[in-house]
Amino acid sequence: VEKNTMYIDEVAKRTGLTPRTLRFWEEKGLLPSPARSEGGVRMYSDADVGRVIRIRELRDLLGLSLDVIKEIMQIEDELAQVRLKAQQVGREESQPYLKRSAVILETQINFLGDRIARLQALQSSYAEQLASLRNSIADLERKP
Amino acid sequence: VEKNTMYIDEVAKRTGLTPRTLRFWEEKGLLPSPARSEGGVRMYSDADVGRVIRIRELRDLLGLSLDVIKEIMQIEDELAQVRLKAQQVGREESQPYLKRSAVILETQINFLGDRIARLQALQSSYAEQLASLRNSIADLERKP
DNA sequence: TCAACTTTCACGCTGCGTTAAAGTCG
DNA sequence: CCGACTTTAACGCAGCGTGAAAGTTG
Repeated sequence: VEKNTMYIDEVAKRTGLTPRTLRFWEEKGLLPSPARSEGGVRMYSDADVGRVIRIRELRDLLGLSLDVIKEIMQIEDELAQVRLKAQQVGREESQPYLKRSAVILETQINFLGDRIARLQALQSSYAEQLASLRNSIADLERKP
Repeated sequence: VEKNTMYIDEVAKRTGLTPRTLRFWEEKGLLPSPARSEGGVRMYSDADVGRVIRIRELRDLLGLSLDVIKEIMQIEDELAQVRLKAQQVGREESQPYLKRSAVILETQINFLGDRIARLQALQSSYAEQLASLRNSIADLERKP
C-alpha cells in the first residue's frame, strides 16, 4: 500500500499514534501544516510520515519534551538546508555552518552513548538478580 | 555527610528531585509514608533515598508512567519478601513464587535489550551523518 | 443517501511547578 | 524571637484522551 497522499487516520495507523496527537503536534509547530483537500481535509505525503516517525522516536526513546524536540527538528531542518546550499553557494561561507552542525551531531551522539550505558548498567543489575534467583531455584530442585 | 535520618530537602538534593515531587509520589503510593518528627515533619532514612533513586531511574531512563512504576516496585517488594521467606518456609511452597519472579526479571531484561538496540540504531544513524559531514568539511579544506 | 471518516471546540486526566498561608526547627 | 525550612491546600500548565456537534468523502 504505497500511496504518497493519505488521510490523517492512515498516518495514525502507520505511526502508531492517534489523529488527535497529530493535530496537536501540528498546532504546536512540530509538524508543518499539510496540504488540504477541497473540503478542508488534511492530506499527508510519505515525507510527512517520515517526520512523524522521527519525532515519535525522540519522544519515546529519549523522553524529550515537545519543546526540546521542536528545537532539534528545527536544527535538523537547518542542517539539511545548509548541506544543500553548501554545494551551490561558495565554500568559505558554508564551512562554519557545517562545523556547527558537526558539533550538534556530536552532542547528540554523546547524549545517546550516556543513555545506552546507563540502560546497560540497569540491565546488568537485573541479570545478576536473575542469576542469583536461578541458583536458589536450582538448590530447591536438587534437594526435594 | 552520612546521616540515616534527614529532612525532605536533603532527600531532594541527593536525588535531584524537588520536595513537591517527593510528596506527590508519596501521595500516589509510590513511596511509603516516612517517619514524622514531634511537630509532624517528614524524616527520611537512607533506605528511603535508595527507593527514590530506583523510581527516578525507571522514570527518566525508561519514561514509564507512575502507575506502571508503582506496579514494578510492588513486584520488586514482593520478590524481596519471597526470597526471604524461601529460606525460612518450606521448599515446595516458595518455588512457584521464585519462578514467577524469574519470568518477571526476564521480561524486564528483554525490554531493556530492545530499548538499548533502538538507541544504538539511532546513534549509528547520527554517526553516519557526522562522518558524511566531516567528508564535506574535509573537501572544502583541500580546495580552498 | 449512508457509513466512515473528517473538522474544530472544549472539558478531563496525569505529573508535577508554583504561589499562598501557617506551623516547626535550631 | 528569627530565618530557613516545613506543612497542607489550591490553582496552573503540558500533552494529550475523549467526547460533542457538524461537515466531507466515496
